[in-house]
Amino acid sequence: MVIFPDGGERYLSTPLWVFPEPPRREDFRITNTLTGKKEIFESLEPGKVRIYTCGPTLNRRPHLGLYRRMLTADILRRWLEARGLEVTHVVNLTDFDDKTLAAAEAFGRPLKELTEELAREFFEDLAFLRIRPATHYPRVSEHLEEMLSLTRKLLQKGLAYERYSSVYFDVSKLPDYGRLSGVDLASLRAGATVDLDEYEKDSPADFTLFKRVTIQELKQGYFVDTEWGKVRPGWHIQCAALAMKYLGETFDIHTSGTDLLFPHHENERAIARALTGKELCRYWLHSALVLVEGRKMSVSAGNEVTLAELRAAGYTGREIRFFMLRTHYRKPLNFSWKALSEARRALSNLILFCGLLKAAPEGPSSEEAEEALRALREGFEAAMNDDLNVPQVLAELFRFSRRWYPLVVEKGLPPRLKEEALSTLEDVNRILEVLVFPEEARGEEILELLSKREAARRAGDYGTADRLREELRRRGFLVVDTPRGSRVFRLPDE
RNA sequence: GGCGGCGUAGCCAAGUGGUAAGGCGACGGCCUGCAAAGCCGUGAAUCCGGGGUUCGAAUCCCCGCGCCGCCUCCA
Repeated sequence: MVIFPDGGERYLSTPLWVFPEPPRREDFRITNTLTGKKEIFESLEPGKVRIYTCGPTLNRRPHLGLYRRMLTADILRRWLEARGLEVTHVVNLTDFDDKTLAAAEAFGRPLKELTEELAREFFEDLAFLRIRPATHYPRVSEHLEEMLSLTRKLLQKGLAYERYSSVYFDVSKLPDYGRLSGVDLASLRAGATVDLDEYEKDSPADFTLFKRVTIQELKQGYFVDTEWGKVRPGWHIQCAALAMKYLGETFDIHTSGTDLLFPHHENERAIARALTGKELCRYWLHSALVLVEGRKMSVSAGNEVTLAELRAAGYTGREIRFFMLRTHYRKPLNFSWKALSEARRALSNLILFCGLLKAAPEGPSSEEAEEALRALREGFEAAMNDDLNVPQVLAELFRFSRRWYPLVVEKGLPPRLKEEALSTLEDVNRILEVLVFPEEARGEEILELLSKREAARRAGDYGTADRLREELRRRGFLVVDTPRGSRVFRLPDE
């Protein structure tokens, strides 16, 4: 007999036979934009996952906004891999569109030369942020045939039409157009941002698959010769074609930013649905924007912050990664120098803890320590499984370091336990990639400086002691005075 | 005007029905020769506001307010 505090009425307010499956800790759940719900992730093919991410347009060096998107995909991918799945990840490079052409024109450089330079810089930035390279980085300019072939199919099916040498997608043929972005075509303000008189589309909602080139572009030879005329692919067909070519008609996860949801993703999906009748992917994952003082970081707002700037200010890739990871991917991330420097501070405390742990003395076992480690392991897994809740993982790390601090600087711990803790932290770091485990200095020269400092301290010559500490610092070594004596750690290089 | 998102301490931020994690900073104390790191203590009568549902709401519903994004060949 069970007595409910409220007499049990609340249990009757819902149908008795419907028991929603409680989320299991081992299930990986992500928020799917298509359904608007947090769903349990299941891959289409056992043991394998196929992911597509909208990459950069190679007209200028990207700012933090793009890299946040890439970082979210990186975390997703690392977590899937940690769960034992084999990931194929495709990121497109837009090297042939209005923006890239405009940039080439503005700099007076050949298109290919400019875009390849920017691609190299993009890869450098990714490496700097420790973002794993994708499996494929297909370039738009190298897949024009695929885009043409999809467009021809759409024309054959009567889902696209030609007007004055441009080809448009006919949105009216697709009953559930707007489902992904929640946009209702009837209520859109057609012409709010575009002068309709310039275009020959049947409906303002229709979008370009291939557009006829301008005289300028014609002269420079930037076009494809087709049965419709000299044309260039539109934005949406590019991603749709690349995704389907490398990942198949339906793949697992499409990741990108919320700013691209409409019309871009809606249109990508529309193209795929029109061609195959199937969904382009099972899950759509959207990361929120990067803001600066409450505004979207963008070139047009003139408030963009590039990695090059942060680098010049002395920030490392890990620090920037950590800064961005402090905000859940679905929440807007407000950039500020103050927040960035606070992040740096918090991270360096965590890293120092890692060094102290590594150098921790041997000591007795402790149930309390075992418990704290277990809590870290379980908390980490539960948080990651809950829609990639990285900020929660960071909280677990801080909690753990606080609980273990007395052990690593004073009481000591059994070698086995230390190994387990290091291995757990490495597991966490395989996803976050923000920690380092500073080595205790071994070099003779360094140890000599340390013992000189010790001697000076014993002699009461604090001026010399402090100078030596500063000297070590300049050489990249940090002196930490613990209850068990002074230790010197080599700080991470970058 | 439409659609979507966000609003939690000085700042950053987790928490989506069970009585407000964590980080940075500040202040007081401990430790230290001094720092750094760490430890102890001090912080949200309360989660933008107002109603409602509930035994119970930051969490659900309704009405507002503020900010942000998107609104069709810009990415």
